Amino acid sequence: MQAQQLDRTFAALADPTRRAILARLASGESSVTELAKPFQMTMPAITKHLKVLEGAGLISRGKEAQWRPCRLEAAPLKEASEWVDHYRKYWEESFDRLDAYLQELKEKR
Amino acid sequence: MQAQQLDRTFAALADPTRRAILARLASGESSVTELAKPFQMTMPAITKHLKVLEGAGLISRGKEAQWRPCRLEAAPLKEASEWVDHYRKYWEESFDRLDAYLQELKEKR
DNA sequence: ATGGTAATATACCAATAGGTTAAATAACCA
DNA sequence: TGGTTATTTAACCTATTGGTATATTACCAT
Repeated sequence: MQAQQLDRTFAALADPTRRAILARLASGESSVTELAKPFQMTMPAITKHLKVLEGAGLISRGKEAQWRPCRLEAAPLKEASEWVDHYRKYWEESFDRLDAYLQELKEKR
Repeated sequence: MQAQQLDRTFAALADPTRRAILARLASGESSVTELAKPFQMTMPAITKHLKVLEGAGLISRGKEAQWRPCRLEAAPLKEASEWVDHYRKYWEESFDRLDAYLQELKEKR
């Protein structure tokens, strides 16, 4: 099913380095070396993160001379968004409750 | 910041058992034993999943005689949703490209 | 050919995740 | 008091994760 796809997507998003890489790619293609620059991390570590992202379908790789540029592939995020969105009413509810509580406090004063 | 919160939220969502537990809790509070029923898994395993969910703030626990009921807490999903939503335009773009491509195919026939 | 640059592969390590069994705790019931 | 039910803790296991250092591959330029 797409359950495994969600597994991979959410797991990929659970790491701040990987989220930052996606953010960077939102402003355009990038080489691995460029992507690595903001991080205090060796290249192989970045390569591994890229594999995780690629495995989740969140990036794709190109080939250009000795560079293998990365590009954002946002499609899996759509599924993730849809999954999360099923719960929208629940978090809106809880903010309603919070609102009500704050209102109540205000009236007491 | 909330980066760690996102780490925990996404990591919690990366497991199908935990997503199923949240889905179950969407229809109301539940005891641990009830939650465990659909799974081929021992109770301690479920307890661990619940700890992960609780650590991410996705559930809260009550106390009622010998039961410790779980309740959905959707607030962290709001942040997750907002994070993902930054990429909405990218997946919509790629569907636009797909649409264009399918349109092109159709015209060729 | 040789050397520099980009990236990956390989081998290793420590910490974490996800599961188990068995024992412990806690609250009810009789 | 003792027994039953609900849940957690503890100890353990294996696989995965996230990182390292080092070696290797691939391409380009001279």
